[in-house]
Amino acid sequence: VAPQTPKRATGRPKAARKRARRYHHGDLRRALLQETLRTIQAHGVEGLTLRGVGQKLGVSRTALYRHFADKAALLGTVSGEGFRTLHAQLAAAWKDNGEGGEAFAAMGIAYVQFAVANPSHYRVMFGSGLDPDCAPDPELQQAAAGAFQALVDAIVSQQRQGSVRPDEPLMLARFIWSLVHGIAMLAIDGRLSQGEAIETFTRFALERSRTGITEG
Amino acid sequence: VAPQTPKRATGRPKAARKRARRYHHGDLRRALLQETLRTIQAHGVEGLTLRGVGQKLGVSRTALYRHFADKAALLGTVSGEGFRTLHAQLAAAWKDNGEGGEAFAAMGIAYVQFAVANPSHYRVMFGSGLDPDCAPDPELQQAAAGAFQALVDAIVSQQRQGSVRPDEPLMLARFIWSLVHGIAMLAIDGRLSQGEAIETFTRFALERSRTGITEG
DNA sequence: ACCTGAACACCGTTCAAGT
DNA sequence: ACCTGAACACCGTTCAAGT
Repeated sequence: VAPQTPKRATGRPKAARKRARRYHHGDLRRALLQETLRTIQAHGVEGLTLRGVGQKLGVSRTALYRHFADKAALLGTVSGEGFRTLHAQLAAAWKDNGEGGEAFAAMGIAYVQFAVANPSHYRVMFGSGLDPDCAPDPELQQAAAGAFQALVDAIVSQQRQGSVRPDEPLMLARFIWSLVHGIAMLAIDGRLSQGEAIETFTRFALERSRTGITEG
Repeated sequence: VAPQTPKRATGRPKAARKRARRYHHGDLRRALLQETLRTIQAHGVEGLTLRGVGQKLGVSRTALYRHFADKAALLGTVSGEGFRTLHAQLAAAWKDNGEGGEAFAAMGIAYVQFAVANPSHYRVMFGSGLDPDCAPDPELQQAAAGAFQALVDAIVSQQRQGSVRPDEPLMLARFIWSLVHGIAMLAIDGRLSQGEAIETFTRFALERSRTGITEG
């Protein structure tokens, strides 16, 4: 879909100066999602205001309710897009690095890098902002499951190569997921070392997850 | 300190019926912390309202500002208490299980159990509710550092016993911390298996962290 | 010292009404 | 269909005033 410029009555009398656009434009929904993400990246979830989003877009503060049920639904959609982006980056890291042990490490690095590069987005993706446990939102659930599946597939592939022990793939995937998720969260919260040291640590942690912390 | 009942003017005329207590009681600060924690446990951080806390305690909604600078300071104190409790439970798990490899696993289990038993409290302890990065609050920082130190000490101890490889203890501690924190977060968010299966998985993950996921 | 009550500047959401 | 404007029921926080 080509970007649709709003129809302008160019020959309009000056009396219409107050309101340049009436119905904003053709794709308010996408604009709302973009502005939401931009606001979150800049000021965090707690800095997100529906009124502010509307104002930035030159739209009434209730126009949003034509496209999303409420604030939670808006954030849920943003969250789903995050999981799809993450999924794509994980898949790329796996494919672009030979689909072996090195590629698996690259996936882990890519995971943490996504979180560090988009901390607020990542936080929205993982619960804390959403309601306790109501409205699981199937589409979001599916997007998250898709990203997780990339991890499972990579593990199964390595098991076939004989480089990973033949445990239940789901358990191994959860193990690695917990590790990178923990690193990502602590890194975002500033509880690990700063800046580029994060990648060094992530590499160390992934290496330890391969061979363990035991002596010998 | 014995629980102090508010002084009641028992022979008071009926005209005073409207306001039974004037200055509430002797330790409003502690009562505020308790009520805050109870509210959080019951309804999550987003369900916490300063007005509600005051009302539950039969106190004006601004009385709180005599004891805490603002909502963030209140949550920061609650957070610090959480880290001290967690620290105590980790230390107990280490001491009560022989201070060896088994005790180290018990620490990991205890960590995840604390989070699962007090999900809202644990969430408050880890960032998402607080401001982006302003006001580090030294007392909170110290409480968190204390809990982390228990982990470092246990690792150093095992290195002396020759059961853990002689890497930088700080790096190894961060590795384990990331793992249990990731498990805790995913478990709280309902993204891992439910209920008692959490402990089984945690045990599996800790075992993998010891010996690695590599085949052979 | 400690607490109150009114007031201020915000929120998300609803709903009748406009075009 | 899509958007608006006023209104509702909430927030956290400030501040002069009470005891």
